[in-house]
Amino acid sequence: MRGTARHRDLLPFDGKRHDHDLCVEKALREAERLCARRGARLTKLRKKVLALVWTSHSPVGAYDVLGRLSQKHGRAAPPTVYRALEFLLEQGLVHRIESLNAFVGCPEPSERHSGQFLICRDCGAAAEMDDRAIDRAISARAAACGFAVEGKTVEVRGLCPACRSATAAP
Amino acid sequence: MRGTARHRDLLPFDGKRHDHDLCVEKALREAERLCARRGARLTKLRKKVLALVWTSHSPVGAYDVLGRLSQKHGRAAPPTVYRALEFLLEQGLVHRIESLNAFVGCPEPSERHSGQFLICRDCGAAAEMDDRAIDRAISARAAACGFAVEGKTVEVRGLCPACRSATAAP
DNA sequence: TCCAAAATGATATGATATAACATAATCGGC
DNA sequence: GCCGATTATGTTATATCATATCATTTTGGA
Repeated sequence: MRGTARHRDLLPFDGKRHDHDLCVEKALREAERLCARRGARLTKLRKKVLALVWTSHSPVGAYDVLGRLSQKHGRAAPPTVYRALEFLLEQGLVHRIESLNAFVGCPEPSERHSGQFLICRDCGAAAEMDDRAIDRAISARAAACGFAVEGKTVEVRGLCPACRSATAAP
Repeated sequence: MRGTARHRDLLPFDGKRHDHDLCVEKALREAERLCARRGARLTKLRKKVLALVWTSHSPVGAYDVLGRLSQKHGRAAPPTVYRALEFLLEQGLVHRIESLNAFVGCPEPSERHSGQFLICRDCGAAAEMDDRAIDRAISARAAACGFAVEGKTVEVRGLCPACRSATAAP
């Protein structure tokens, strides 16, 4: 097993050894496909913002996106970015990481979900889990409390496998 | 069952029918006890801030606390409140609600935990679940990913039982 | 072609949070 | 009690995150 990826979800935690251009391409292609199917308008601006969010697997702040956008696109103001992000959130193409006030691309946007994340405090990468057992446990408890669930936030902070190794054996 | 509280956790969702002064008293007493035992200094200021967070079961923003504090205490600046909140967080006396950038008192501070919340979008109340099944499901998945967990955020948005009833039958 | 709706631009401001340094309160050893 | 070290609080300034509002442009459909 050594040296091989044991988990699909851990791609963001591979220490940037994967070809990230493929991630970006796939995400943009999938976004086009979904928006076309839904009749949602993935404009040039929105696509640029999506690409910028996908710069890496680390959640990125709105103002970071803004800074990068201003280079490629000419000066832009905060609402420009927030509106694009709002659209992308509605379409499930990105998720918001509440504990970081930041945004990250969704690797599986075709099926709507709330997003569950492992977030490495060292490398900053966030990996989506979307674990059904976690989801069920939360839903079950909420139902038992008579609470009508509308959205779930699950964010786990810690150290990813790559950074654990790096830290343990310096 | 009608008209009776079926769940201890749902006290925040009882439509404010409970005697909230008792909640505040209990929280302050428990805070004193724990800090004394731990050798942590629950100063007057920190106690005031804790009491202000406990104003209700709705998470409260740091600047709301600041506003209220400035009345009782004389003018105060943001760092005053943030530092007090930081202390209270460290002692587990309050939790931070990431999705609201707000703080809420912990009803069971004696045992350290990360906090799992049901948050009503209508009345604003937040109830702590601290469900072991949820906790285990998250830990299990993280472990399977080789991820070393340091902290968990679980926040569920939706409608509490009281507000569901109110909304369903207006 | 023209209208209505949607998207973007632009300006201002609100809301949340922390850095940096000064002053004051507290605790332990004497 | 006094004093030095540590911890807590005060104060000013500023960084960071987010939205309200209104103007202009683009788009899609009658």
